[in-house]
Amino acid sequence: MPWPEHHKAQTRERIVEAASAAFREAGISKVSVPDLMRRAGLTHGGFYAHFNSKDELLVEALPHAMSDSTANLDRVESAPARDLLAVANAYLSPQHVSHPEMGCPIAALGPELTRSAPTVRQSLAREIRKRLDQLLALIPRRMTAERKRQQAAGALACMVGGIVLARGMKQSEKPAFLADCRAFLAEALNETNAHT
Amino acid sequence: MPWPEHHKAQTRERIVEAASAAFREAGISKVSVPDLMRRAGLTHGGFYAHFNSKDELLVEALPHAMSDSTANLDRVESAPARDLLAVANAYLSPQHVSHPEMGCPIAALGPELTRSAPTVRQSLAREIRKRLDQLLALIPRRMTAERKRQQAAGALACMVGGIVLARGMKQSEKPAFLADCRAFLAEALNETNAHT
DNA sequence: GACACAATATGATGTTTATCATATTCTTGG
DNA sequence: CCAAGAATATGATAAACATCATATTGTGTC
Repeated sequence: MPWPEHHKAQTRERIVEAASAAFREAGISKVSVPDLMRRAGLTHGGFYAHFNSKDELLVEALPHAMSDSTANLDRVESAPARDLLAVANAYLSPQHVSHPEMGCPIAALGPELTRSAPTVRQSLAREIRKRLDQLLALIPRRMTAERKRQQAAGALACMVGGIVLARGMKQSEKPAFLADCRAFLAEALNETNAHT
Repeated sequence: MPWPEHHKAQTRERIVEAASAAFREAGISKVSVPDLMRRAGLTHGGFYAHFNSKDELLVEALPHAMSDSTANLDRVESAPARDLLAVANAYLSPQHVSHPEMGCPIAALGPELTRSAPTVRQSLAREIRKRLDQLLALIPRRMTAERKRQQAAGALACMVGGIVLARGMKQSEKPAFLADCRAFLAEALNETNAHT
């Protein structure tokens, strides 16, 4: 083996990292393989020594983006994920809106991923399920399983939709809208709410 | 005028209609001008007699898609928009998930529109504001303006995010997730909730 | 320090794209 | 039914794209 042990694996990782950010920033179809390789400090031809296709890269880049995103959101809260509302508040932040390249790939790429190859769609479905289960685990035990499911689903939907919408709004309207989404969730997730 | 009065305007409208559906179904970047014109029953070259660019078409196709979507959602409920919860329930339906080409363009194209030309982004911002105001108008007067804003924002976010997420999930998990989102909103929008 | 070969770079191919220039067709007023 | 001109179609162009074939470079081993 005339090369350092994990050299190729590291290069591959570098490509995945570049892709993970570039896709979230510019959209999958707007990032060409040459673009990508340039961002990773390489040239276009070498790509296919690492991946059989752009779709195969996507299947790896999506989970990477997802982990990156949750790591970055934890950093905003400076503590890893106390409760569901804390996670939602960090997610629905102006920083998240203005930095898609570090943020949630579902909010940045959801619809485009949905229309991608079957393997990519499967990866997306896995990641959504995982995120939903993560949120579920943050909800107090004393609630019924049904109610917990509803809160996790509703909160995640509100989070993703909130970012998608805020990114589409006039700059001046974004902060108030985000604050409204956070306030909505704060009340909806409040345990003192009346039950049925 | 050797041609029927509104012939050209009608053809233009046909292109906008084809675009409005095709974009929502396949994504903006995956629909080429030749594709588009074929779907409108024309050939590619004539496009630029109607629009100066694909972006200019987008600026028209987006409001068209938005009106089409709300019209279709009213049809699901068979009555035009009673209250916010009724609208949300129609929006968060399995039919909406499985028919993006007739559904909300924000859910189908939001992120891609956000990354489009400035004129397109402005059109998107306008449409979001309009939708938010429509929902706002459905909320009972007796609430404070602040609370109304929060409910409209939270509900719309939950609606858009709910569709984006459901479309990305495994087929078998979609209906339950949508039901959870609806139940979440039913409770969050319930006026009997405790205040603050 | 030369060899073997893995890791990357260069260069090429065929397709698809938006857009434009030119040709053709169709409709109505005469 | 003919002619004018608007409305569409045909054809062309240049750029960008994913992918592949081939050349080059860099590394540890002897």
